Amino acid sequence: MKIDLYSLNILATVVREGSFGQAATVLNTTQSAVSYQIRKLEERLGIPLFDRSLHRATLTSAGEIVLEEGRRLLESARQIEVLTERFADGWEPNLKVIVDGILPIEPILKALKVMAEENIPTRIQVKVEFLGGVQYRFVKEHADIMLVKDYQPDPSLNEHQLEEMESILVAAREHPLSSMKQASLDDLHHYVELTVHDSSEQYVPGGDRMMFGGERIFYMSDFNSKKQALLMGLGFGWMPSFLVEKEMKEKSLIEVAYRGGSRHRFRPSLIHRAGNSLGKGGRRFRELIIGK
Amino acid sequence: MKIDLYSLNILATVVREGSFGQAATVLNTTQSAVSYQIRKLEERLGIPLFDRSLHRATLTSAGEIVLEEGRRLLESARQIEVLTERFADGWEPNLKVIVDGILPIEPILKALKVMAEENIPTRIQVKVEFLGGVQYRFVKEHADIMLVKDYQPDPSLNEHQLEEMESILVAAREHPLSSMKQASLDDLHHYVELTVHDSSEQYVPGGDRMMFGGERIFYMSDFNSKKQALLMGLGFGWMPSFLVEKEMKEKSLIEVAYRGGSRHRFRPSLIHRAGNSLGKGGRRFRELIIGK
DNA sequence: TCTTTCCATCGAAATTTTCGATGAAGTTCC
DNA sequence: GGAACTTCATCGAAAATTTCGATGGAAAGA
Repeated sequence: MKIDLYSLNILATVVREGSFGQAATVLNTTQSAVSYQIRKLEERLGIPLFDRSLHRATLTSAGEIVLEEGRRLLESARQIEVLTERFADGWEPNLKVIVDGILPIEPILKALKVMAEENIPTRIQVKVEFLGGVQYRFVKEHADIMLVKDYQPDPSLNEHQLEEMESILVAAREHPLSSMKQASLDDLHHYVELTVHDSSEQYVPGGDRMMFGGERIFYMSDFNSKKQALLMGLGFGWMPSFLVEKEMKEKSLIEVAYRGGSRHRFRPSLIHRAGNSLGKGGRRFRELIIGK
Repeated sequence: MKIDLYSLNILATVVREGSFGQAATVLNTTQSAVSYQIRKLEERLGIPLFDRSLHRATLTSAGEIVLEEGRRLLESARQIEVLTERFADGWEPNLKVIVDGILPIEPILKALKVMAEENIPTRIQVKVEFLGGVQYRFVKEHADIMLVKDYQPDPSLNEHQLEEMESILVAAREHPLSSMKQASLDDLHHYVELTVHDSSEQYVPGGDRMMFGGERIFYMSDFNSKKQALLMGLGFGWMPSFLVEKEMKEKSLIEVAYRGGSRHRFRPSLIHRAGNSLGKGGRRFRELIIGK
């Protein structure tokens, strides 16, 4: 490595200040040290950077190029320093968040936007999962935070409940269940149930307590596809209320009059490991999500 | 400056080789020197880069970011080194060429293309000038090469003649001069003469030996504008033959039957300072222009 | 001409880095 | 379970690099 940032910085200072001596003053060193560093850089590169035949040393054209490129290099190096300063200051380099796809994504995007505006150095990774897949991934990938509807309580996890949400059991207007006054579990079993599938690799017994245990189940990849399938009359299923408000008002989706209850209120939670595991980035994200 | 390329390179080698010891072998040094450099880098940055609690040191997440950014930095530094190696090898950083606008630009563009393909590190600057302005700029801006129709001979300049060209005295078909069987100098003086103007700041007496000294002269900025003006019938003037071939064949421009001669053959030259003033870039350019 | 500024250079001093050895902790293999 | 091996930290001594402070020559300015 012929180039080093130290002498490049001296080169830049010499040119900025106009003379070796003035650069030495600015750099709190002596003129001979500056001279030594410049000479050494020239020797390593094998080309003169300054023309000494004049009274004041002036850059050669090669020197100009080296200076120009060197300044770029110094600027990049300073940016790395800024980054590491913030890491040293408690901003973690990475923050991994797993989100249950049943939750509205908008507040999360808003939080990310705020954090981007605040110039936060943390790289935030958000992954959307479903049902048991959320916690499964949280554990498997050592994520920092999960936003989840249901989870296996664990004393090593810190929980903060978010605002209450509601799921509604719906079907398309044309679907037979929509016209029933009263639907029994048996009635439900006659039709296809739509649900989303998670990506936990293991089988979790009783993983989704909202499912009815019928024989014909279609698994969709997310709630938007599930809504499309519901609208097509493919079957019935639970949907978060905020996703079907419009369709219910238009009566393209109808609440199923299930005896066991067609509404289900729940409070999603923001979970992270207890103790001081979150860095500044994680804490800021938490703060933005739980609303202070 | 907390960061230095030397320790960054060691960091990258440690990660690539998998251990401090192996990195030391590759870098031809000892394990303790590697350990020392990594520790010092960590101290300066104020954050640990490796997690030593495991058997083998593994990168922390901050370490990963520093490594990633550090690699980029090292890559840039190496590029500067490559550049300076080529400067040291005789490729000059800059090459300034002044070209007379009367010459066809195509061979020059071809030469530039070849040199770009050859990955030549020299930054080439081409400026187009006219008449006396070419040499004026060559001197004033310390250009390396000029391609010129006429110039003031000078023993310190090296000349190489290029292929002969021809200028033709033309006017538009509708122009009165076009229908004359024989035109005298007096006849010419009745009409507007079109010429291009150079940007030499001084008045050069008798600068353009091709002008007829009439009273009404229009100065255009280049030969394309001049051709436009000729086609519009604004006046008469000299044009390099390669620029008016098509128009003369179509008879939209007609050769003026001037008694003193309506054709003028000349050999443009490639000029540079005598001796060893040209670097490899300049010599390659010369070679490409004069055709070996 | 005298003074000042600019830069190179030199030996001595200071600082940084490497070396080589040692030791602790973890891993592998038998 | 224990011997052999690998990995990394650490230490004092040695080596290498860098800085210091002084000196001198060359050019510019007064």
